[in-house]
Amino acid sequence: MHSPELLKGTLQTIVLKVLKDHGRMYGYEITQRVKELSDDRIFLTEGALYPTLHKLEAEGMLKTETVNIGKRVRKYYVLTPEGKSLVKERVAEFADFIKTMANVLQVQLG
Amino acid sequence: MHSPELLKGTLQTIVLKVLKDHGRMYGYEITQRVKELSDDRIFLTEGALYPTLHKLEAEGMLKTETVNIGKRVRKYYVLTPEGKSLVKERVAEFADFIKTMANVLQVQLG
DNA sequence: TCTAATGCATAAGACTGTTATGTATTAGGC
DNA sequence: GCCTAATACATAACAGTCTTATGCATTAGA
Repeated sequence: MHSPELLKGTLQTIVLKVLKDHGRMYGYEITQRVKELSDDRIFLTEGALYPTLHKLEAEGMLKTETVNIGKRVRKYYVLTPEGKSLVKERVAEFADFIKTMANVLQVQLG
Repeated sequence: MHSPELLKGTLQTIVLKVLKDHGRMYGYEITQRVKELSDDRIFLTEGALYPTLHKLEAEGMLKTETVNIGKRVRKYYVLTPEGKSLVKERVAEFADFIKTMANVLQVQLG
């Protein structure tokens, strides 16, 4: 893993985009998907993930659906229309950010 | 400007790389250069910049040279050999980070 | 003459995320 | 059958990094 500080500020963006690309997901599933997509470089911790999901839900960006799997509970999250707008914003913002950084650091992208 | 949180963890990298590319610089000059290079998107605040410079100096990554300009003082910073190694590390780390993020977010680079 | 820009510096506070902890179910190795 | 790891949620104490606020002082320009 790279320095975990770099991840700061990207958590919402990651969660929102993964939800957009994979549809209905539950918390644990998100951590696993991100682990996979990042080739074991990004590990979302529960202490960061759950509060983020709750916050996005409270803001109306996500809605939930609780499902019982045997005796275990799963909370599925889905993007609301507002959430879908937010994803676009956040991803565009991140794309702009890396372009800016590439200029400042004089590095090649791709 | 993009969300300032994205900048978290990149300050040292930016400072080190700009110093590498432009040689001897003083604090205020660094803020101006970064402002330019980022096309007015990144503004390093003094409250973050000076402590960072002091820390890097304390760690032996930078050395300083104080110069009097009239009655005003300027502190020039230059990379030490250790500092030069650190730049490479940090820049490589950042490059890796954005590649990973591009995978996770499924966005094109460049 | 007054304001903005130059130039340094530190401290209080905010914001994110990590680490630690808690609870509980289920799958798999031995 | 038993124990551990994985699954699944959640919250609280703490740490790190940066922003905002403040302070001091010089110089350029309207």
